Amino acid sequence: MAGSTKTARGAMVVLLWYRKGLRVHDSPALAAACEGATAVCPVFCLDPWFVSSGKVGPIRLRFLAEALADLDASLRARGSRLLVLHGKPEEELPRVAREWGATHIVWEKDGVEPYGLKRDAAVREACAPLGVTITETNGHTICDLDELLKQSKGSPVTTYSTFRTHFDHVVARSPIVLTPTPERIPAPSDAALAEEARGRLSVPSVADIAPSLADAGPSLFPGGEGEALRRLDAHLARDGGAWAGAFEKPKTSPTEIDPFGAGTRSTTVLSAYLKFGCLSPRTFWVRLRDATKGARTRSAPPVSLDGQLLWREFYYACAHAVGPAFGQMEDNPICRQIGWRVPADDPAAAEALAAWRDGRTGYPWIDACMRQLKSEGWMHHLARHAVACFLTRGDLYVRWEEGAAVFDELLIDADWAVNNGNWMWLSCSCFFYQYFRCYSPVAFGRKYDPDGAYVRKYVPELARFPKKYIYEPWRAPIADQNKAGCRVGVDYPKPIVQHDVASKENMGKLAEAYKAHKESHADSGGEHGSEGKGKGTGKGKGAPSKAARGKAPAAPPPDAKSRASKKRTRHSESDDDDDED
DNA sequence: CATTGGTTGTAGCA
DNA sequence: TGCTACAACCAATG
Ligand SMILES: Cc1cc2nc3c(=O)[nH]c(=O)nc-3n(C[C@H](O)[C@H](O)[C@H](O)COP(=O)(O)OP(=O)(O)OC[C@H]3O[C@@H](n4cnc5c(N)ncnc54)[C@H](O)[C@@H]3O)c2cc1C
Repeated sequence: MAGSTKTARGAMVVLLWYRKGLRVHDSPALAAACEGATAVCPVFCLDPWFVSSGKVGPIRLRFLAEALADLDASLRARGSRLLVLHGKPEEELPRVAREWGATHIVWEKDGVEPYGLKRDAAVREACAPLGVTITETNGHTICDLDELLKQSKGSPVTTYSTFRTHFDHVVARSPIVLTPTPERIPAPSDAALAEEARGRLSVPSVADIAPSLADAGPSLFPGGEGEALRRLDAHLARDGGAWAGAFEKPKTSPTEIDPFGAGTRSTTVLSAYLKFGCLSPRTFWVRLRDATKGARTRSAPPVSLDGQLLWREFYYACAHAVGPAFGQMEDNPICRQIGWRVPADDPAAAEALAAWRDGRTGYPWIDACMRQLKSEGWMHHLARHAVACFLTRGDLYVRWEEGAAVFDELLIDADWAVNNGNWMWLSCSCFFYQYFRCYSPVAFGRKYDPDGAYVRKYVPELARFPKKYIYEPWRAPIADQNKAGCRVGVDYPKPIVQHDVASKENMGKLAEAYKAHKESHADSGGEHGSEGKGKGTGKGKGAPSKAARGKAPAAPPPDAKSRASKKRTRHSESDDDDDED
């Protein structure tokens, strides 16, 4: 804040606008706000756009309420407090800036997702006449995303290894340093305190913003940085750091009954804390590094725990480079154009989507995952793989944006860049293209949990099925169904799709779509592009396959919407939202 | 060009 | 529990 403008009286009243970054540890925004300030007014704005629109499910809203209460406590311990505004940011921010005499506004960058991008532009515009100085800081990601964007010359990076070299360059340039937590924070201005005294700025309770959960009992993972840091440290202390050091993501299990318990084979479940910024990714990074220094066996990215943080960074950087189209297939330069079924135009697809969402596909493993999502807001990464594959390329062939929208509502950790990126991955739309590797809605869960304890927990009507049929109850003889007290087709649905048939058919469609992509891509005016089909086989071992090339598998209506296939990508000049910083 | 590597597949068989 | 065939992807690298 050095060299900032001052008011006539020389007072420096700073509005510290919290959006994500709900913490006081390692907070560049908080540090920037405090520097030289005579008053700091920490605000959070409850925007009806996400509070009461139905876009955000109750579990995530509850987490937010808990996180705000915790942040308020952290601020109070340092002589401050959280002031909560109710209304549209582009109305509330300029209002309080004016009424409270703010000379500066500070916030942490949150300009990747379309909501944040538009919101911040609107607030800037609304505040422009006030002449306040607006400062943006990094904080939500390890690197400043604009630095990563520079490193890639404005292009999206779609491979992890390339991303890693860029990341290493940026970190070499600006090392990962933690920002100290201020011991005291200047109190809010008198005008702000006066408004607070009128009872207008109180921190919302769970009952206020997630009324359906008001009496739901304790949360599985309560929001807030206190909880975040406790959980982080507990994970890092497991086996003296050996657990964290040897972490290998693909070897963790999606079927743990208590993924938050001691000795779990699950993952850290820190995602919601990172999403809201209750936990700084840099703090995670640094403490992880320290905790695993002496570890006997150390895994490495992409499977290691620091590798997981890099995946997050990877998707953020890519989404930042692509812009708002990252959340959709159309006009998205990195996304394969595929003729998915669209529920709005296709009643059968709409019904399939609804069954998937409600956890009544007739596949117990899929339904258990979806019911865990609905009831708890979190699923293991591999469970997300299973249900995302099932909805899109594996079985239902519904477009991935529909699944992403459901996740965006129901996940406690829903995070625009990460969510859409992973949906593109699973649907083979970008990043990952081996569509012939397909998850089985029967075999995959069984591999981890042969007894079906996870299914029995989340799909209780199946609880009494014998182990043999727990993943495919429709195959149980009627006598077994009666004995289990659950008749398939009556008490639990029959499968809505036949996996072996559908998955093969879908692979054919993916192959078609890829072919169309390649042709439209090898254009260069040559019209009949390359066509060098030759023995495109090659691949591992050099074992030449037989002449399986016979005929293309089923050729249903070739993907209708091949229209948009724009290629250019840049995005550098148009909207870069960094200012004085 | 050809080759290599890519977080996390499955079924069938030893 | 470990191996291979399956069918045949892509981006990066040289
Ligand atoms: C279809 C699909 C949608 C997803 N949507 C989201 C989402 O909305 N929000 C979200 O945070 N994660 C999402 N993920 C990624 C991943 O599943 C979760 O981050 C992870 O399961 C959270 O559990 P954890 O904190 O125990 O992870 P850990 O394995 O303990 O990893 C630690 C942290 O690394 C980050 N991370 C881990 N895996 C990934 C990944 N694949 N991509 C990006 N970051 C990762 C997360 O911040 C996570 O908290 C999605 C994955 C899929 C397949």
